Amino acid sequence: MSEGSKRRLKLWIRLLGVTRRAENDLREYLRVTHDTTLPRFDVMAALYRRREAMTMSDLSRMLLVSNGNATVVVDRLESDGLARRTPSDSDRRTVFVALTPEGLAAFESLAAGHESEVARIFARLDDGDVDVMTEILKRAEQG
Amino acid sequence: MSEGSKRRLKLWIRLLGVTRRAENDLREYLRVTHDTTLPRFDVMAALYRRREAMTMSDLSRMLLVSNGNATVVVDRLESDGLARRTPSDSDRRTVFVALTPEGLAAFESLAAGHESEVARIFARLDDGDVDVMTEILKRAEQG
DNA sequence: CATTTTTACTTCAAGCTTCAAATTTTAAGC
DNA sequence: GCTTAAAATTTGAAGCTTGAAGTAAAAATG
Repeated sequence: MSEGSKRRLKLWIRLLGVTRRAENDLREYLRVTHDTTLPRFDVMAALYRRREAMTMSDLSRMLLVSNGNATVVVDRLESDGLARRTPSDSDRRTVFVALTPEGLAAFESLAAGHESEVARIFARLDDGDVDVMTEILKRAEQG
Repeated sequence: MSEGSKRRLKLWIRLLGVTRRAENDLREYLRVTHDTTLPRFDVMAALYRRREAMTMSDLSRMLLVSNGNATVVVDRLESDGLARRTPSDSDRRTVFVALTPEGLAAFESLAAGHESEVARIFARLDDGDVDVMTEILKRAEQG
């Protein structure tokens, strides 16, 4: 194996570690302070962003999870009154998902705390680090 | 919310995206080419690294997963003959886990492919990017 | 010592996640 | 039009994951 691949493997291991730690922190934060879960937060965040015209496929593509997964998380949010499904008029295969007013309010009350928790998690990076890393990640993403 | 926290949130979103994409790629790779899963690979990799004297607690701490999780993944590896548990002599609460010779061989046949898959995933980063990002992640990891 | 607290691990229930299969609908190629 | 292929979703089985509760053993406390 080449030198380069070893360095990339080390990068990957660190990347995974930092991400898992952050996810664990955020999971804990959401559980303790808002009695909710990370997957639910992620779905709500996606629905909040694209406020309308979000299909199930859009959702799972955006979150990088399977269709089946999106289905059950939305099922639960729906049964809690936080999300709502609406069939499309033009394509009867398609289902739109959106937050209900309750879901919207719930997400807004979560979002600020989530953001400051993220800030806390990455507090030991200075602003330069943050920008450099964001740029590198952008470069890694494009495919 | 401060400017800094918004930038850190953007960083986090990108970080999560890149990590998920990589995980999905690796999961697919392991499934298609070796008929195994990411959690099993992660456990085997941890056991391979610390070749001996690895307890269940060490394992879950190392992988940043819960104790209950480590238990079931090791259960399955054990029932497939790839891992083995050994009670400690000095502390009867403690259980050591290790790869069997079969597990060792299985991991070695996985590792090279995994490494080149990781290299492929991060191929669009040049060596400078890789080193800079590794350094920043080290800093983020905290002490 | 006896008691309490901490530590290591397992078990359990609930929720998450994937993949594959099934359903329904639309689009494309004859 | 008819047939086949492709797309959007849901369902179901199996595996993953967590947090909490349970068991047992070791360490700390008085």
